[in-house]
Amino acid sequence: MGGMATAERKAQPARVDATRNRERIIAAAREAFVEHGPSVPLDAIAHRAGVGNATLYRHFADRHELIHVVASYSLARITEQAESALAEETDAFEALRRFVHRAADERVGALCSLLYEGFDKNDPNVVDARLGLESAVERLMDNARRSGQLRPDVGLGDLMVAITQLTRPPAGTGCALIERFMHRHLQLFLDGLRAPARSELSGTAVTFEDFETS
Amino acid sequence: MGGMATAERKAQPARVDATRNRERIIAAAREAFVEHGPSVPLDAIAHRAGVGNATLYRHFADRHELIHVVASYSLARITEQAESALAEETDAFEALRRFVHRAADERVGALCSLLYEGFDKNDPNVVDARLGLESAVERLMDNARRSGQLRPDVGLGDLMVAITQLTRPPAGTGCALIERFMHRHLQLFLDGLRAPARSELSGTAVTFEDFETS
DNA sequence: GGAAAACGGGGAGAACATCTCCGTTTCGGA
DNA sequence: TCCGAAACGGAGATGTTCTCCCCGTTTTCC
Repeated sequence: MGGMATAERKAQPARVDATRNRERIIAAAREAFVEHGPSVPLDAIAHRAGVGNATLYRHFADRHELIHVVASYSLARITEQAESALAEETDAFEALRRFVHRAADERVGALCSLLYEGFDKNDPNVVDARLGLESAVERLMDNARRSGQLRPDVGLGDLMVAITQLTRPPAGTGCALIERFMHRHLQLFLDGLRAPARSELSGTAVTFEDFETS
Repeated sequence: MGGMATAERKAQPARVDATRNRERIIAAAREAFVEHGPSVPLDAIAHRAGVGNATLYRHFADRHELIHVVASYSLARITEQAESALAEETDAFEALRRFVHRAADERVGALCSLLYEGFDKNDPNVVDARLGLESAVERLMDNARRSGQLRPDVGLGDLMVAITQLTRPPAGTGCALIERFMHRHLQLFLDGLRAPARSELSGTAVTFEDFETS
């Protein structure tokens, strides 16, 4: 559906105010989802974007579609972050560290809650994007592991879940507070990831599939 | 209000099925809040407790009161955990470690979301309980810091927020998954807390007030 | 064995979110 | 500058969900 909408949009060069409003709505939706979760009233999103609710419905058929677009955007941007960290950093652990903090800035944690609410995990585009992210982060971790800087008993899932958890807006508050703590806590967590391990971990390394197949 | 209810309850020795149902409702509410957040339908809680919704309303005037009771219970239990760790463990960092994992088992993270939804922070009982917890955890951290096992650049709030974040049910899933990761992640975080510090942290140590006064 | 208390299910009432209608405004080309 | 087409915004109909109460039935305890 996203593809179709884009195609239509290109066929008819669309008015500038229409495309601007579309962007505004997506941005507002991202913020609103981050702050109030995936079931924030669509009217609130429209209001935050400074448009009428009818405009929102004109651009997106329903909440489902809006979530899909917002989530896809974010997924793509985080993957970019992982790949640029891979390409540009020379030190393996520094690359990992950079990715973690950048991903946090994208508010992965908050947006992850979109995944459950009618988000089509089997959409080919989404699957591709997810595999791309998986592979990039796996490479980041492999590099760090091989260079002896990352403890060997942690997996991809350990890192991803921890990032999402630590970057979520705390409890019922807005997102203002977490900004102050997020990077401190991620840094502490990263320090715990460094080799040599300072303790033994319970359970086994968590892979991506572990929480995809839930 | 909680005090009054208890007083009434003692004045009239109450039937055993009534008190049993009350306990059941509290337990069910705790689980439901953990899994679905503070606005889970009260009917769902009643159903989970195996009672009719009328029974729930007979015991608790409204959602507000139920939340209050559940939160107070949990706060008290976590404080107990902190104090028993202080009293029983000889190694300072081990005491801290034990407290962190026990607090996680109490599902602090999930229940923290109750705090915002009409929870009376100024109720004298609550204030006392909170101060008790604060003081106990502060002592745990002081001991560990003095023994040279805890890095000096972290504060009470850093620890408390990280615990709540890492022990929350991830995104929109039930609570089943997190059980597997929680303790691993807490352990990794604790490893990051150990002295000597492996990196420099941004910002300043977070105190309790920092996020109480939001 | 009986009165008092507690229980459960069903349903009225209110609140909220979604999505549409239609008169008005804005854009972009001639 | 002017006009047609497209987009806009607000208000409201519709449907759903949660809250809370009523009342007939069951359970407890003296």
